[in-house]
Amino acid sequence: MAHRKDKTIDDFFTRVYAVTKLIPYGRITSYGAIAHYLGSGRSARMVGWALNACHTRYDFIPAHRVVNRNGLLTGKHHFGNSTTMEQLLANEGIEVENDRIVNFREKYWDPLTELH
DNA sequence: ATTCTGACAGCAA
DNA sequence: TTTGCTGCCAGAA
Repeated sequence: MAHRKDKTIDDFFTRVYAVTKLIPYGRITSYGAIAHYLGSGRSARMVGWALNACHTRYDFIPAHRVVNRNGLLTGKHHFGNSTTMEQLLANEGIEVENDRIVNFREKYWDPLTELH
């Protein structure tokens, strides 16, 4: 927030964080789903970019609940230890096997359908 | 101003 | 089924 150069970017980042914080405990969603919900369906990579900077925020952002569309933990290297993301998910009862969410379909939470 | 690079996704082969 | 290429759009250099 402090010194963001471009306001539009700040808005986009803020929206990504807002949606991410709405992901229920024990559920996960995908980068694309968030981008789609924000009306920018082809900007999934921007969602990842936003989450990459989420650690600069003071509030808690459950970025570990966001994986790619196949349920793969593609962002695990952006958490302190490369096993941290899996740990955080395990704490919520989400099983991970070979970097992939087990029972991805059942745990999946789509902001488009879950929210209005 | 220009080029490179992503925590992605969709589609062609 | 898997791999590879392309579109995406900002930040960083």
